[in-house]
This record gives sequence, C-alpha cells and structure tokens, in this order.
Amino acid sequence: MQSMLTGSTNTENKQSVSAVQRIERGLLEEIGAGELAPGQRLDEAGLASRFGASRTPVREALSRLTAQGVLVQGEKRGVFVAEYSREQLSQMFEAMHEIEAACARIVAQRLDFLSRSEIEAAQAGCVKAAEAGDRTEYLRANEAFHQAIYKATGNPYMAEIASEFRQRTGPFRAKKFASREDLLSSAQSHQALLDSIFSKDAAAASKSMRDHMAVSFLETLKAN
Amino acid sequence: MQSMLTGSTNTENKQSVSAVQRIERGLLEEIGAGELAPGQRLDEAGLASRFGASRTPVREALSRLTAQGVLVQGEKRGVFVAEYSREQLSQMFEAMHEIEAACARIVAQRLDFLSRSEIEAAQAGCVKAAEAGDRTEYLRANEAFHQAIYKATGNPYMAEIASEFRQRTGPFRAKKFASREDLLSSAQSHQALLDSIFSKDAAAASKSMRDHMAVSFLETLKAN
DNA sequence: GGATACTATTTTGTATGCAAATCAATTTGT
DNA sequence: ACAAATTGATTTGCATACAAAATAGTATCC
Repeated sequence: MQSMLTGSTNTENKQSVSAVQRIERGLLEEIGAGELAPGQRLDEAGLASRFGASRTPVREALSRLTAQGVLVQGEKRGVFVAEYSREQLSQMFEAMHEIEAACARIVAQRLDFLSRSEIEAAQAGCVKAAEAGDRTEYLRANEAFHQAIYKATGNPYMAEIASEFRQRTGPFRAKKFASREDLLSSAQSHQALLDSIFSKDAAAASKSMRDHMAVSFLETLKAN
Repeated sequence: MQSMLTGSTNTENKQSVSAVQRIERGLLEEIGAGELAPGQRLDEAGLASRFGASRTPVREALSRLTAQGVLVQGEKRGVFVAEYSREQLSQMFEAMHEIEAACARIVAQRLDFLSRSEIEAAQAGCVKAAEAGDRTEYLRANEAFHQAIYKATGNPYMAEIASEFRQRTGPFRAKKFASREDLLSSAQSHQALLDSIFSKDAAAASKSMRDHMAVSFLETLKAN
C-alpha cells in the first residue's frame, strides 16, 4: 500500500536526494543562469520557504557553497553571491588560465580514443550552436566542451578544480557572446585547440588553450 | 567595568570565532597532524561532545570540510577522513604538480622584494631545521616555504587551490622525511628552485618545482 | 544448523525554538 | 537641526527534539 510511497523502484534508485542537495543544486543553477546576480544577498528564511524546507538544510547548503567560493559571507550579516572586482576577476582568470592550460597539456599527452570522440562530439555541438547563432545553446555546448577536456585528463582532481573555477566565473562569463560572430570565433578557437591536442603537441595545446582563455577573459572584462 | 569583558580592545578584534570555525580548524589540525588517520570515521555526536558544542555546528563543519575534499561521505552512513588509493594519490600529486609549477612560473615572472625576503626567510628556516635534523620543525618550515611561494604569486586564488591540495595530501606527506638526509636533500631541492626563481627564469622555475614535487611524490608513495 | 524475518538501537536528516547579535528607526539632548 | 543614543525588529547561530533510515542483533521457522 505505502510501498509505492516509501521509495521509487529499488533499481536505479537515485538515493532520494536530500533537501540539502536539492537546495545546493538549485542555487548553483540559479547563480549560473544569472538569476541570482553577484552581490545579491541570500536570506535564509526566504530560501527555506522558497525551497519548501526549513532553515537547517538551507544553512548547510549555503555553508557548502561558501566553502566552494560560490558564495561569500558578508562583513557582518548575510551571505551573498560572490562578487568579484576587476582585479579579482583578473586573478581568477589567471588561475583558470593555468589550470586549463595544464589540462590541455595533459590531454595532449594522454588522449585515448573514447575521450577524443567525446571531445569531438562536444565541439560539433559548439559549431552547430554557433552557426545557428543560438547563444543559450552555445553556452551549454561550450560548457560541455570544456568539461569533456577536463574529463579527458583522466585526472578527477584536475577536473574538479577546473570545474570549480568555471563555476565561480560562470556568472561573469555568462554575459559574453553578444553576437553570432563571437560564437563562431569561439568555436574556431576551440578547433585550433583541438588541432594541437590531437597532434599530441603538448606545448602547442597549452598555448592554444592560453590563447583561447585570454580571449575569453577579455570578452568577460568587456561585458562586466 | 564590563568593558573589559564585552570584547578585547576593539582594534584587532578577532571577531569571536564561531563554534563552527573552532571545530573546522580543530579537525583540520588533527587531520593534518595525523591524529585523525585517513579512513577514520567521524561520529557527529562524539565530535559534538568533544568540542563542547551541539551537533548542529559540527554538522556544518563536516559539511564544509567535505566540500573541500578533506572528508568524504561514506557509501551509506558516516563521514570519513578522506582516504586515497595509490592511483588517487598519484592523480592528486599530478594536479599539485601542475599547480605548484604554475605558481613557480608566476613567481619567477613577478617577484618583488618583499616576497623574496619572505621566501628566503622561510628557506632559511628549512635549512636550519634540516641541519638540526628536527623533523617536526622541518615539516612546519617546509609548509611555510611553500605558502610563501603561493603568496608571492600575488594571486589569492592560485594560493587557495595550492593550499587546498596541500591540505588534502598533508596526512600522506606527513609520513615522509624519515632521515636527516631526507631533510637536507629536500632543503637543497628548495634552493635549486629558488635559484631558478630569483634568476627570473620562468621555465627553469617551473621545471625545478616539478623536480621537487616529483621527489616529494616518490617519497610519499614509499611511505604509504 | 542455516537462512529469513522481525525488532531494537544507533545514526542521520530536518524542524523548531531561543538567545545573542546586528541593523534600522525614532527619540533625546545640545 | 544635527549628532548620539536607545529601543525595536530582523536575522543569525546554536541547541534540542523528532522522524526516517540503516545496521545489528535476535528469534523463529524450515
């Protein structure tokens, strides 16, 4: 009778996402999408009612996101969506720069067939979105592209920190890509990077990624 | 009258550390010192009574440390001190490798007088501890040395992730340095690195750091 | 004797309540 | 009229309580 309620099918059970996880994911999504702007204050009670939970899980989620650097604790009161000065943005991008370049170097040295397919598929998605001029779709495809590269390092820790920085800079990068030309240009830059990687030239791969990131940084600065 | 009690002098007020912070720091310290070994299970209630607090702040601290990767959630029940297989250790060190090398490269390009003094002071501490054969002191000095380099990058985010990896690998690296020779050798390796950095040779600095880290990794593997 | 089912205990996740801290606003004094 | 102070309203941090989940232990049945 209540067996239907107590849990979904045992096979493939998605381990009944805890409220904390729901809230954490939800917030990340909203921040990533720019719905919660940098500098915005987050009210515990408000979030609690909005997510249909009590303050306790909200608190835990905020805590974790703060530890990840997505949120910051204000001087006195309140938790805020992390907001970075231009100097901080610049420093953050420098760090991203280094990490992404390291990823590219590693991938160039260690690429296997499966990863190559995945990366190529992701790039195909980027090209398609760029040609269609679909900005939203390109943002998603671009994300997948970079994630594919991280994954191809075969090193979950590299992937982890790279993803973390991506998340932290996400709200700022989200303002990029004003025109269809920007999308096409970005996709082209991807292709240059892939050429280096697929030719297993670690130094060239690293440099291509640096170039790509440098452009990305400039665009981001312009947009913020 | 009570002005003495309500707060220490308003200048330099240490903003009355919250219980969460006390617990978080305490756990980090114990883990770093190896008192809490990798794989050890952490009991919420136990920690609560041990730190003289309730489960709520303990929970928050555990949550944050989990987000930082210092702790991991077990399959079903319990939070554990992160424990890494040899493969995972290897991957973690590879990531550290890359980050530390990037730091060295940046520092070589950007070294200012103050940072140089700080690094040299830290290195002096390492040499002194090594010559004295004081392992405990060397571990501390070595930590200070690496932190000085991170700081010298002028990039808090690079410093942050580098520190994070240092923290995560800390319990494993702590088993290194069996003999006085090991200490001296490590200090010598530092010196080579500094020579590269001070000569502003970014490529050489990066390579020196890689060499240093490679040795560190091998020693760590042997000890674990 | 071994396996399965049922109960009990430990443990986690969430809710609520309360006290201390911070911010805002009104009032008071000069 | 403006600065300082006091009061009032949010809001945070922590503690406790309770319910659901999971493991361990026990008993029962074959």
